[in-house]
Amino acid sequence: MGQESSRGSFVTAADIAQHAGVSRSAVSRTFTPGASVSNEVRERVLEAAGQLGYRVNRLARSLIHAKSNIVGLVGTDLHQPFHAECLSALSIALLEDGFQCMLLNAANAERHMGALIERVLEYRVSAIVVMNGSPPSRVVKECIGSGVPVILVNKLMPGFAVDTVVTDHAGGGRAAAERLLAAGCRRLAVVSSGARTASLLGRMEAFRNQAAEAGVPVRVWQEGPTDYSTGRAAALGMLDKDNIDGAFCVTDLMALGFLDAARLDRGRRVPDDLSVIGFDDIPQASWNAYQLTTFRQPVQILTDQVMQIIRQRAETPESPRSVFTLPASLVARNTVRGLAGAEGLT
Amino acid sequence: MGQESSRGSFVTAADIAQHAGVSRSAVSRTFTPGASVSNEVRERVLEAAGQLGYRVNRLARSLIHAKSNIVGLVGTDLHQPFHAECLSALSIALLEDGFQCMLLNAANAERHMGALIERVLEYRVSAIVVMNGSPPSRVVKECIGSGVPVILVNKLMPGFAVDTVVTDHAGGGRAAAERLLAAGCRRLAVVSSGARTASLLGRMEAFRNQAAEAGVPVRVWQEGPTDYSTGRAAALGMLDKDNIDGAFCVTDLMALGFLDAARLDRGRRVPDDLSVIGFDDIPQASWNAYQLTTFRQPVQILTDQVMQIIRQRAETPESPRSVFTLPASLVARNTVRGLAGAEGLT
DNA sequence: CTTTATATTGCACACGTGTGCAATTTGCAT
DNA sequence: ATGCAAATTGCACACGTGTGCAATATAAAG
Repeated sequence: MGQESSRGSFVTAADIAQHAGVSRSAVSRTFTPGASVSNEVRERVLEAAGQLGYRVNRLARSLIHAKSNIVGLVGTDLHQPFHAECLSALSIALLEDGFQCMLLNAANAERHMGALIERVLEYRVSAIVVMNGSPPSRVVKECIGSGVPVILVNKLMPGFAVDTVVTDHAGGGRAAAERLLAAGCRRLAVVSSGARTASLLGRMEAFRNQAAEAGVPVRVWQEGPTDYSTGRAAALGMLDKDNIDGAFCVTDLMALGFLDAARLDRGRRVPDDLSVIGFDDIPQASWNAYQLTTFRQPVQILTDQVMQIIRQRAETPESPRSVFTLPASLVARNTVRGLAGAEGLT
Repeated sequence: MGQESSRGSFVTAADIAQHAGVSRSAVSRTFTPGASVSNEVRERVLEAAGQLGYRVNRLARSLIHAKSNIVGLVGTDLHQPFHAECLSALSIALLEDGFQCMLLNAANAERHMGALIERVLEYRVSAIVVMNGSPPSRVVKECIGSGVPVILVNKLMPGFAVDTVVTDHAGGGRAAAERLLAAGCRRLAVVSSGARTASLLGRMEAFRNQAAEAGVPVRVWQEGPTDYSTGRAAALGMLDKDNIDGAFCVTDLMALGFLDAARLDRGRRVPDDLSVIGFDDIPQASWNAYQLTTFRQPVQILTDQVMQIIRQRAETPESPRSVFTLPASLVARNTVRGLAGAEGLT
């Protein structure tokens, strides 16, 4: 509406105070919810603000309150389906709650993540959410010491207290082994990448332990990027050599590559000759070409939990920090023998 | 390193000035590249800063310069593969250039996009990049009027000048028609969604015109979300009824859904019975289960172009704004008859 | 040693806003 | 009309930083 300043820089509160014939305080109070202004003054101020195109300068406002209501979102490989989904859900939730999101996409996970967090600290962010990857504990410690809450997702940081939300990777890994064994598989494999992250390792180790408990050996693949290509490489490298009949891929992306190579390059029929289970439940897992049986990470619940922590920390900064564990639920589709159509259990 | 304030809030420049026995200006100059400080003073300041855990307050600094070197990234459906890729590439490039990214994920494209841009304007952002969707022109006009550069990606805004970077959708659409016709297809279809965005319409209309020029009719599907499910629905709805032998899906996501339904539900052999072409070249298009022939949007070039515009606007704010058109190159895979292995042409 | 040019430093003001405090106006009951 | 409480308003200071200007210290040249 209205004329807009149209040239050059921004309009300040003093400008519209003069234009409306009131004090600058009146302008400030008009845009401060709960402040005391008469209706007439508010009217005049809003009128002038509309005409001149006034916008509160959040930088100045934040300077006073020593908080910017900006939240830093840190992560790596944000283009990958699962991470993109987390990012999308979190950013929407934050924006709806009145926060702004600063996106910190670490090109090289380990090397840059610390530096990026230090940079965003200079904006006096209200909180920092680490969506994946592992920032140096020194930096996390500095954040908390400076009064900036840090929330880690899918990354445990033993040794000192920090708010954490994790999926039950170990539970998923165990359940995956149980399912494959129940389906009659006796030559198992677990497929992971070269990344030694806690979540991938947690899934893998739990799977191996559960299988070992049943006396079934497990072939291990653990190299390459956390990616479709690694699933393919694993299938091409292990399937014939070890005559695998059941595989747990610790990531859906790898599971889909594994499936493609198994079917198209190695001629396996799934689930008749080979059962495959993934993890994450990315959208592609439900595509008709795959119909992958997998474990769902509850992105929405995870997001809600993060938001709740952020809100609570805003009120009670010093309340004790804790770890929330969320269950991974089985999504039974068509890549495990005898499981099609079964309802998802924990 | 060092002691860190460890409790409560942030350390200010005055604190470390006192602690180092110098004036506050000296502190400021130490952290301002190119300012005049003696080595001895700089040393003392850095020492104190390290011990106390000092970080420049960018909010205060930005307040003076009337620029925050924050860039707003606006978009919708950021979880979808193509958009996620753009977002990832852009954010990495911006961070490397010393900018910070504010992410504006519009849950409901049309309704929220304007409001989000207005919100981020309050942070005195250095630029706004609209990665997809169409913000109200009123808001774009206000940004430019306030001296905030706006860069539109894949969205033309006729009527007034704004920096724009678009893929040559029409060129891609025409080339798609040519390829399908050259492959001998004579019962064509074009698959799009209910979203009436310029990019999707541009691809579709160019395809139809080119086919019409050759005297070949085109069935049109144009409803549902811009998604895998729409591709499926289109295949299920048109394939048998119209006996389609060549389809151009204006988005890879839809092409993959179309392929799955055609092969798995309708028993078509691709490319023998049916040829399919997509658009975007998302990672999934190259997966072995699909090997989709498609047109690549040059995300990296697009990103570079956006960065160049941002840098140039920072120096010459008033230079004339213009539209950059980037070619979409054919990626020939295995879903068009007789095209497998051919080199990509423009 | 003197003169002059240069590098360094501190003071004080500016950036745009929020807010306590005192002064003023308004509303209401007496 | 008068008295009193409540609401409104403006002044002035604060937030943490950058920077022009003048004063001072240092180096270079004679």
